[in-house]
Amino acid sequence: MEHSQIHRVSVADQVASVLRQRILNGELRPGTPLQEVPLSASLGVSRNTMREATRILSLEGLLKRSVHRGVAVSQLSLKDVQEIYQLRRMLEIPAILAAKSNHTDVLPELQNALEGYEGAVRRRDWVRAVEFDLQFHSLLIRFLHNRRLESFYQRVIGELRMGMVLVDRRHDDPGGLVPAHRKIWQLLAAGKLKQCATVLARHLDDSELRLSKVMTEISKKR
Amino acid sequence: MEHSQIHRVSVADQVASVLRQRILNGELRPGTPLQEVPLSASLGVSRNTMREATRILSLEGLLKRSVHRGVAVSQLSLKDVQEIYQLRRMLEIPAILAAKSNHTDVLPELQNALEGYEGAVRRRDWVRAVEFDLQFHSLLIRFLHNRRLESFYQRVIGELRMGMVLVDRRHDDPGGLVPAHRKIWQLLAAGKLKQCATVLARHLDDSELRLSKVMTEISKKR
DNA sequence: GAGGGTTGAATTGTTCAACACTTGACTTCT
DNA sequence: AGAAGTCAAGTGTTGAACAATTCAACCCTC
Repeated sequence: MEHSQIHRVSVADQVASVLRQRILNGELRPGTPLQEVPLSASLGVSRNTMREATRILSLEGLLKRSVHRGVAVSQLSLKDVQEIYQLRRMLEIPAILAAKSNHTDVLPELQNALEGYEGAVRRRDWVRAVEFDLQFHSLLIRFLHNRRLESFYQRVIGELRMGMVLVDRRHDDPGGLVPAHRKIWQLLAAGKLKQCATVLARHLDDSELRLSKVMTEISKKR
Repeated sequence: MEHSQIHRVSVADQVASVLRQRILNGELRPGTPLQEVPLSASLGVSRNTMREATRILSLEGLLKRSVHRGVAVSQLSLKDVQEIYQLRRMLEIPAILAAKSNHTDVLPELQNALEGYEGAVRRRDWVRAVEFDLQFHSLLIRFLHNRRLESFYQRVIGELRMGMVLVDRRHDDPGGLVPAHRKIWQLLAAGKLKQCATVLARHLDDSELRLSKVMTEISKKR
């Protein structure tokens, strides 16, 4: 009997997954307060289990706890976005440069994410598009072969995704970043790593600029 | 009344802090199983609160949960050490190089950590020595001005500290790394960043080598 | 005696109900 | 209005209960 095949997850973890999905889909928007009793009742779990779930998500950065004031979906500030893009530059560019020869396993997955991205943009399914976009970048980190880094990056990207899904509806052209991704993939497959890193750096700058522009617009409206 | 002065921490957070300290001190050694009922009773909290605390620490990587098998203090493998040192190189070296001119606030703290380190070594207080050693390196990360990175690094360093405290008693010369630290500080204060980065890189290689050597020796004995 | 199933105590996972404490809004008083 | 008091709603924490799972001891068969 396989050991890794068996699904043994606690209820609290499952609840956390459900909530995580809802947040990342934009179904639960930043700032939304989550009350323990109604929420746990609606999911059919006890209050204690719900508390464990919110504990998980708050440590992941998706929820924010204030003592005696409950939890709410985290809200990304412009400073957060700057911080996250600084991280992305620090991690993704070295990852590209480390892609020497051991990238045979990751390349197909990258292609898959790329095609999923293109397809989602064609269908105007922005939530999926963001998901594939960020999955593509997460895969880049795999070149560094560092589990801790991968899970950290995943968390950071999760925070970013929350913000991106939120603004993408009024985003001028959410598919405008597709060509950059394709270019990155091509250069990567061709082994032109330095050139690829340059394109990636420009792409990240572009992406950050777009996001912060939309975010400032939104914050002005309030 | 100041807003930031008031600590309002939940009991669960306090319990997590106590356990964290005990783990990092080496009082709770890797592999030690933690039973909910006796432990919660000894700290005078309920089982539910204790569960929240262990949830926190397991997400920090200090405890490992197995469903229906309880939690135990995490055990560092050689592969973990490699991974962590890869991270340290990836983060500390760029941090040094980013220390341009905005380092006036961090330098005194670095000096403080350095002197604490030297003092602890003189007193043969290895637990403290490890603490100051790693605090010195944590402070380097501050040059990058990225809160997320700082907290991530803190977590990683915590895992490493757990392993270091454990082996330091049979460590040939735990104070042997003091001169490297002093050199790093001097070069940093002098603004010779490139040279400093070189010394740091060598220091990290040295440190990793020492730790993995001791760890393999220990694992052979079992 | 080795291997394989069975039983049962111990431990964790989850629920439930209760109470203390905090918060924020509402009311009241001046 | 503004300050002080009041109160309901929500979170923090507890204790007890039950269900699910593990682990070891035991028994049986061959």
